[in-house]
Amino acid sequence: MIQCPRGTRDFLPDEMERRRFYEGKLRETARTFGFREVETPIFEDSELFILRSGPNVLKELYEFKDKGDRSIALRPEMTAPVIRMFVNNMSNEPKPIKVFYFGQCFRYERPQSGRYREFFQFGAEIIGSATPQTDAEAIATASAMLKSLGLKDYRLRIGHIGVLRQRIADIGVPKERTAEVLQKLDKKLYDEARPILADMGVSDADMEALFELTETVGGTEVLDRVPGEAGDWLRQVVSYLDAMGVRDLEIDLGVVRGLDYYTGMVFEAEAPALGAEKQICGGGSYTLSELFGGEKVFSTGFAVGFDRALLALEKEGSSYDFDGIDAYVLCVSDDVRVKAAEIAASLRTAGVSADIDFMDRKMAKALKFASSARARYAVIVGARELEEGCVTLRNMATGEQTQVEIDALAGAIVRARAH
RNA sequence: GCCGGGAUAGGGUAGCUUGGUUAUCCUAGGGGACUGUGGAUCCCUUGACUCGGGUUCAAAUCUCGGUCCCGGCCCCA
Repeated sequence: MIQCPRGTRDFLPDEMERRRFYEGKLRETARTFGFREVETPIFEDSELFILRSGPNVLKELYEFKDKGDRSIALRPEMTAPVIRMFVNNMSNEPKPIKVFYFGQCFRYERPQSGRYREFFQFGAEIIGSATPQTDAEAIATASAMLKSLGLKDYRLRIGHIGVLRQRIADIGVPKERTAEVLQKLDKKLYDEARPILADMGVSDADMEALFELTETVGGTEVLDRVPGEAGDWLRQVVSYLDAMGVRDLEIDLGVVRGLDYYTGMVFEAEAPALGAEKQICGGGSYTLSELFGGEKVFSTGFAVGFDRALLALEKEGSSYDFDGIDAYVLCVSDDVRVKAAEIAASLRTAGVSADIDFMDRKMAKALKFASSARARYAVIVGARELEEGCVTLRNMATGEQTQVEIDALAGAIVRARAH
């Protein structure tokens, strides 16, 4: 037997319906905020991702040569493709450009809970604007998205990469070693950071001041301790967010995010219900366009880890009600099967979702099937009613039955659906 | 890449320590009984030891390796 490749999944109808439902919520929310959907290729020139994230991503990239000897990679994320699209096709559009996307991404990693090799991201980018309000808009959108899913328990943390970068540069860390230091700070591994910093000739006092900055964590009041322009910036972001009703956030200057194209505000959301892979959303402001041959344009974006968000919902016990079909058409006897097919077709034409028994089942079995198909109504076609131009309409939930004229059948079902 | 735990019908499981008839039970799927009414009962039926090698008269069971899943580390664009 052939199973699906490591780290990939099949989505059965129930699961797929649930996913589409939540996907729809996210789309709806993005549109509410004025974003429009885009789609980019599922594979790109490998160079696009290497330019963006450095050659070290290669080891986790699904990369291959195509038959034309081009170096191709399955997309590991969608920000770079979207910015490439912007540089190629949208750079003259009125700013800001607000787009969102939903699609699968691929990373060659070891799968574990909440981590797959094929996974889905829902993201949004605001391109061509660099104001505190831009950042607030992105965060507000992300927050609204998580809420629209019905997610209750999550933490939204906002930081500013500029503050840390500036401080790290000021105390004498060479530029090429910044990432190394940031990585330790991200994990709050101060004991491991100390020898590294000492090695670079950083004084103990500077070190402790740096750690203290990283530890600037808490409610919005801790912003009073954030110095300089970045502090002003974040205070404005927060006040816009407050005005928009987004108040369930924390300030955490230790939010670092992976790579170094982030320039200012950065934020993350995590769901504590998940295990090691609990981050469900991440983003910030950045510039990428200049790497892809465009002019330097500031953007703010984020992506929601769709699979993880759904996993978190599950852990919270949130349930999804499946949507069955409107009607299941079944026959009392074999001589009315053709007529039943005609009735089913007329229902479909009228926009009523209808399924029909074509396994020549007896009534009892057909009703059982209708029940398992979550049909709201069974349309029972029998010779007796047909003589009067009628069928029996059975409400599957209540068992209540009425005789309905065939011409009025679709209307009756549609009206009932409205209630 | 590293450490640990797993894998028995479509789903959930017993059996494994101590190898030994036809691999257990629930559920699901197909058919039937009740012959124009579902989620009830009964009957029939479909369907599994992750794959490959080894030990053995004999392997679901012991052993080695692969694959996949799960928890954690690393990483996480």
